[in-house]
Amino acid sequence: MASTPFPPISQFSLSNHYTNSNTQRNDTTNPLSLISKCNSLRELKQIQSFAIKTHLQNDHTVLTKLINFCTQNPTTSSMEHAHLLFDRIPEPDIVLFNTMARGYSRSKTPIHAIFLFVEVLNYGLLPDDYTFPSLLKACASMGAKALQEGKQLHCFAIKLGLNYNVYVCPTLINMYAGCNDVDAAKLVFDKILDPCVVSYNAIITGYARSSRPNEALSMFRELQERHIKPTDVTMLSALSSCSLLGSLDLGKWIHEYIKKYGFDKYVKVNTALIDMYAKCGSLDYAISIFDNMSGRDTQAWSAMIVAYATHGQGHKAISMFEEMIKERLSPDEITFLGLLYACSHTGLVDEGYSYFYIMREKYGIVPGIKHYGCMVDLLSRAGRLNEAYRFIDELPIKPTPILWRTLLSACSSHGNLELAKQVSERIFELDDSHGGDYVILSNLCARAGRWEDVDFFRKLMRDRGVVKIPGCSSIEVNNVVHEFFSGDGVNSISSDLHKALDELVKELKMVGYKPDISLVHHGDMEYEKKEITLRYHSEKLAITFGLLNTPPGSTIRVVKNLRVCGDCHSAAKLISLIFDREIVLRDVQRFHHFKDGKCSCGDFW
DNA sequence: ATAGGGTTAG
Repeated sequence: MASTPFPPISQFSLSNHYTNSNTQRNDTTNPLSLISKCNSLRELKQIQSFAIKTHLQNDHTVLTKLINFCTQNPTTSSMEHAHLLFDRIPEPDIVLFNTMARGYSRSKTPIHAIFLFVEVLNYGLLPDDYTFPSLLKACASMGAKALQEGKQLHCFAIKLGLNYNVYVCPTLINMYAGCNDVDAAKLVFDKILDPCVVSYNAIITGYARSSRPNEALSMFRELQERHIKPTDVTMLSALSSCSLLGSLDLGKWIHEYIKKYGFDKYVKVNTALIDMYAKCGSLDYAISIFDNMSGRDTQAWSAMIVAYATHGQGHKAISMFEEMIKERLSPDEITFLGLLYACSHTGLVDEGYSYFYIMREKYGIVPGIKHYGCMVDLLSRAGRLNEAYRFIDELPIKPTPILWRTLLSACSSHGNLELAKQVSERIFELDDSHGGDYVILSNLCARAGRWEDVDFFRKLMRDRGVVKIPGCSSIEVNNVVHEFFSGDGVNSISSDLHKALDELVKELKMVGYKPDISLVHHGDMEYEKKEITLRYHSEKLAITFGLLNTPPGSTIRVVKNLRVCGDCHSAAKLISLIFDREIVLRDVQRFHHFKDGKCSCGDFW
């Protein structure tokens, strides 16, 4: 712990100062000078009681100073306190409103910033260029449900001629992006004549957060072409776009760029590099970044814990956590997310439970929806399906469809059709537009041979107008990304790639590969056709393309948009064995490293 | 006295 620059206020013995020098106030007896030395809310309250004794409790300057302090590092209790003080000011001006709004916009209850705005208008005060950034930021952090308010603020800013203000612009872009409308954000961006780097960062981040990495990177390119100097934040967004794409070559290129322009001195950039290398399939590079960086903070450790977890090394993730605690760093909610994720993907149910417990009891972190999600995953994967069902049902907060979906896919892998039906009802109450749910249900029915149920769910899906997301796998060869969709070529089997895949399947069959046709749910299809549908799954097409177009012995890296299918998983294991190739397959939730006929996930996924 | 852009379970 760093030694505090000043002794804590409690040691000042405030009352003595007051009684000894009530005629003249020197530095230590004036509450104003004490506030600047204040370290915590508790100390602040002591200063406040001191102010009461010196009859300064309603002094405008003292109150504003106190409010300023409370809003610097907003927590729930400090904002509550700020509001109490605020209510004591008879005629607050716009500056004070701005201070309060800024505090709320960074707190857990950003909606209060909007409520304040209503008060501003009731007071007949005019919002200024300092007002809008805080309010827009509040909207951005509330997501899609705040879009209406955000638009109203936008209109207001236009009316006052503040929409092109250099501070307002980026927050407008950020507001639209945060409220899930990145296209509106782009419209705002395009209207700016001379966008600064912060506006560029806002739009690049917006695209990255909307999972549109190509557009994010093209904005990054535009920024370079315009000779605008990027900042460390630009690098973070560019790296997160690479992570989304899973493009290791592009990631390496950006890493070089970062080194060239000296951005590698930022801890956060290094953390983003760890994340990028891990998500692009190179755990080794991620480790080397971590080992070589100085000033590792909680986020850097968390990124490394998540990296080990996604690559199937749960035990290593846990030992990283223990090491981090030894280094006296305090874990945050993301650290625990990584840790719980590690436990669920490694089947460590008891450890998962105990970390979930100490997270609250020892570190005072309130579990969020994502932590609950990890717990559901933990129980579900381990086959404790009914326990998982009860867990979701008894949550203190409203479960999202994603939570139920986690359980649904576990029902699928554990072949529990009855529970799956119950779970699907719970999902459909909340959201019935997700194609994957119907696919899981009809697959389960198909495996149980209940073809009439298969038809039922497929009809339900059609009636509700739900479309299935096609499986898509991509592979990068010589800086070009090749995409393959499931079923590509089922009706026009002619290309060299398909012929190669046909040959490959023959070879695989000789070493014991049996196509798992129960996964194909077309009950009316004859055997031959079923096998062909399965054969042209996107992952098999991409791996075959990799075998043909990369040097022997090199690693094949494939990225898939959905979870890997069981049949492709067993095929990939055999391919790694007979062609002596390492295959790194990233699916929507984790990595599979196929080597010597085995997978790093230990078939637990 | 007040203002902008950043990693996150399935």
